[in-house]
Amino acid sequence: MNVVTRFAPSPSGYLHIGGARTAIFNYLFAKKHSGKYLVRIEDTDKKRSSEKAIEAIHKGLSWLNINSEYEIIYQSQNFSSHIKIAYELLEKNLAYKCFLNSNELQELRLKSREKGIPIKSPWRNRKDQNEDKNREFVIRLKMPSEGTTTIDDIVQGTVTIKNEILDDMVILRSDNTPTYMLSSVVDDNNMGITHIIRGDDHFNNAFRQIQIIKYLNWNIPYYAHIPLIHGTDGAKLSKRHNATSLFAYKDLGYTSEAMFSYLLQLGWSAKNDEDYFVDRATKLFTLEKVNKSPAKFDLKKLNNINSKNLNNMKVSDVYNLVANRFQLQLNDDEKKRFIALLPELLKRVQVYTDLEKEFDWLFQKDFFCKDKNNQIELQKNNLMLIEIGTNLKKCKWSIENIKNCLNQYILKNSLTFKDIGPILRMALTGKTTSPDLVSIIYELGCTITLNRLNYNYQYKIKSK
RNA sequence: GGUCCCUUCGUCUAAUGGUUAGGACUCAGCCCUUUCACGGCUGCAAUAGGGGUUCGAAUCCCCUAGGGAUCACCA
Repeated sequence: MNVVTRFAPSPSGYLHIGGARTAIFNYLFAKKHSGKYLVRIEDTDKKRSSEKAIEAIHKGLSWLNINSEYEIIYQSQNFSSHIKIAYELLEKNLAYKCFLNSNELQELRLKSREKGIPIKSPWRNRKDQNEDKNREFVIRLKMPSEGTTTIDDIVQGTVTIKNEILDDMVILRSDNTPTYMLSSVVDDNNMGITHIIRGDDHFNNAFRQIQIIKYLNWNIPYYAHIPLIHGTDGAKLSKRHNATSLFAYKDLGYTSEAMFSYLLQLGWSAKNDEDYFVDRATKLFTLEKVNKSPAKFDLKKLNNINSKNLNNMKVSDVYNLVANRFQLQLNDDEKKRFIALLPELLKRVQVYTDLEKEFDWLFQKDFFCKDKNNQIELQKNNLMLIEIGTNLKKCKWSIENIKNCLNQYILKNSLTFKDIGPILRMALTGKTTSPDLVSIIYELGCTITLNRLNYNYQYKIKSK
């Protein structure tokens, strides 16, 4: 079987992480079966669609590296074929015109809800459909009212409902535009979609949409309704939860690989041994291993995956990421220094944007410690720093020599590294924590190191 | 409220009738150590509850409880 899947977002906001995950599942399933993965923008509701949102979807998919290699389909461009189908159903008496106005409808809706039954328009069985030429109408599908409908969902299993709960849904609006319920089915058929992989919030829709397919004698696709992502409160992820836009995470400093891996394992796992990045996931992916129950979004786990990913990436790639994000304008020397220390710095952050805290001491030419208390401490130890500086000046610049130089100073003065470490660190980085001092001294270079160690001199210049 | 779905450590999950119910994240402790991290080791912690079926149930069935989704001329 030639598998064809589609990711069909509506461009009414930004790319949601739930949507992103749906896209990932569609992508992986198609790839696994050497099939086609298509993207269709569901812009049937013009009022709620925007160019900006469409752009955001494309950018999001690009970022995750799960773009479709085929042409993007815009649902609104297929309106005429959807409308044609609506009228075809009307002609076959499988749909009907409903002239209910909004007040009547509202009343009907309340009544139906009270009784716990679906909306039944009185127009369903009226014969005078064409008499009110000037009144607005919608076209409703004539749902079967008896029997049952069964869907063998790949993820959710076999589910059967009674047809009597199906409502006569609107397929064509009064302004002659098709609704999602119609468009989606028609497009899926035209596109030859074999597997519909979408959020579980569509499961109820499947029972309604499948009626159109049956009426038209089209092929019934396989369905896979994947569980939703929940917030920590256990409810479907929505605007009231913190960051739900994919790009919010990009901005926070998460890598696309980490997002991909995390989103994927929220509901899917093959062997439960390690994180899945795209190559491995493509080989192992099966819909049968998708869990039925919703998963809560857990930032701590994401942090962990991101951190691992950051440390496994090529250093130059991380550098590019950071340089890009912070618009770093570094000369060759500074770039070399940054790249050399990057692996160590990365062990200390979970998102690469946190590296920003290292920029000041790493690159500032005239860096000196600004913290008042620490300044006093540095001034007190000025002589020690200068002496260490003098010793360093004499040594041939290598990791080994710098290490020996410091050790000799310690030995000579009957000290331990703990006696000089904190002071040195403060003078060189302005911080109480940092990577290994020897490598910092080595990477800063002799000139910069001596400048920073000569604290009083620096301080005087800055205080002027 | 109707309909449908779900329920294994706090979180993500493994275990398709037989395991001391496993792993990962988080957390705690220890080791390593010039600080902070990394890393290594150890620990805390779960089958929602109740009935069946069975020699044997997290796993199959029923009930209860809890949670979720959906009920638009949105998608």
